[in-house]
Amino acid sequence: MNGGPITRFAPSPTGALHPGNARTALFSFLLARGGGGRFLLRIEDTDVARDGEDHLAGQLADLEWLGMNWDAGPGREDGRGPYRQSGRAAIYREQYARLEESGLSYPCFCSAAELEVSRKTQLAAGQPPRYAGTCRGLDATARAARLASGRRPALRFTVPAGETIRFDDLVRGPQAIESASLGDFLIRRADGGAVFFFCNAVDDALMGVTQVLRGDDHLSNTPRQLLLLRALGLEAPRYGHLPLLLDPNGSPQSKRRGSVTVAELRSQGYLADAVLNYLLRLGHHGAPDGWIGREQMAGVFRPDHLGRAPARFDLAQLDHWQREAVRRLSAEQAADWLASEFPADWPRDQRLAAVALLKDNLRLPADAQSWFAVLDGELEPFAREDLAVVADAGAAFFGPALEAYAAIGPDLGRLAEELKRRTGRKGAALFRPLRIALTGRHDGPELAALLPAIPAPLVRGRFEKAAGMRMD
RNA sequence: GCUCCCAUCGUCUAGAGGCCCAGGACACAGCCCUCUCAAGGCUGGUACGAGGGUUCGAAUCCCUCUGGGAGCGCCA
Repeated sequence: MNGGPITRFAPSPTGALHPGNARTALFSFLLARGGGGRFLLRIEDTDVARDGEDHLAGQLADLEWLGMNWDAGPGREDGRGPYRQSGRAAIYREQYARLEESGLSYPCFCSAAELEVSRKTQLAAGQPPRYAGTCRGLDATARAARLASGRRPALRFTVPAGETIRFDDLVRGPQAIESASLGDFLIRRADGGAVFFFCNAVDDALMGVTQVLRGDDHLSNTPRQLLLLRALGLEAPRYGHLPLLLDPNGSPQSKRRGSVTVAELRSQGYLADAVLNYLLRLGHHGAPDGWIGREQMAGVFRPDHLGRAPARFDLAQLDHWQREAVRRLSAEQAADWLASEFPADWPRDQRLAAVALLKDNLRLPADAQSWFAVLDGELEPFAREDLAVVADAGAAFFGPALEAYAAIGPDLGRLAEELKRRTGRKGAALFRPLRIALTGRHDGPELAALLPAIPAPLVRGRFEKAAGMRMD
């Protein structure tokens, strides 16, 4: 295993996958693929209270849907796993032991309440709320005494004093943080559970990850992990911190505010390739204009073309890629895409025919409903201006239309010719009333293709009805 | 509260001192094409958050402010 970058996506299954997470995953995935490396998936399920198997399953499904196939991860073990942190307790124990032996960590007996008081006091004094170091100086007897009183200690990392921690962020550039601004941070809970700072950093190192792309919110935590890894003698990956993805109104994405999830987009019928084309351009530039196929994405992605400013998730832009994606669907693919929308009794060939006809006029599967009704059902009520067009043409137009249709059939060219001859109408004046009477709307596929697709009795019925229409 | 990050059209962005009275894409408007919508072609409007510097010259460098965000958790 040499050469290419090893990247990972490390979600915690505490909720649904949001576009922001998906983008982070995508960039990591493309970074690995583009460099001939490996993409890992690690599940950070250390929060017993909030984690859920259903969330996990949902996120995995979303990732697979987007085509981000992980080289190693849950269900694809490779010897460096397990890839769920809940299964790595023994590994963490070993690392904790090393840290404790080296004297770079110490047991902390402070209770949540005590810490809270300390935090508030510091805040009130205009100080940043950092761990005060209460338990740092405890000697062996003091520790023994507390242990004897039944207190379960957590483990804290000893942050060295007076040091400047430097690292070169893949997207932010050189960073320098004073260790004095860091408090001794927790690395193991009192119940023995591993804490994010610890297991996240340790796992990246142990799994051989070379580049970590993650959210901006981890930027100021990075020095801690660097310190920790150094103390452990493990090699740190390079970090790149992506700006957050915002809701359309500019606020951070959150479940509370009802931010859209990947699962929602999928269930609405957005196509994975559309989402991918959009995500690739959010906070990342240099991709050529126009559609980019999945296979080309890795070649287009450039980590040095990552932006630093937060981007908003804009459905209008997604919709553009969605239309493009739908257009690129074959009839078979489009039929699958619309599978749940078709009238149940339509046979496959009818579905394919309908789809070929309508595809380019659809954005989401739900849009198909009214068109299926046009082909095989009741028209929706006409909009006022549409009704006016039909009423204006009236019986003088639809009477001949009925006769011509009976004589000629669904050949629009000949039908139009005949109608032009008999009514004197031509161009829009001829086609518009026809279209509206037939479909109940003024947009849609070519009439010449539409007409043969509508059963004759329906055509006759619609012409008859149109002949009697009046503005009310 | 303290520390850190960010700031160009409505949106995504290009721009690393003169090539920018700021370019592209999406969206929007108009025109062309056309039976309609879409697609396609053409045209148009709209942006460097504010104020100070530095410089012959600043969207680009510095400072302040404003706005937004993050971190400081026995959450991740």
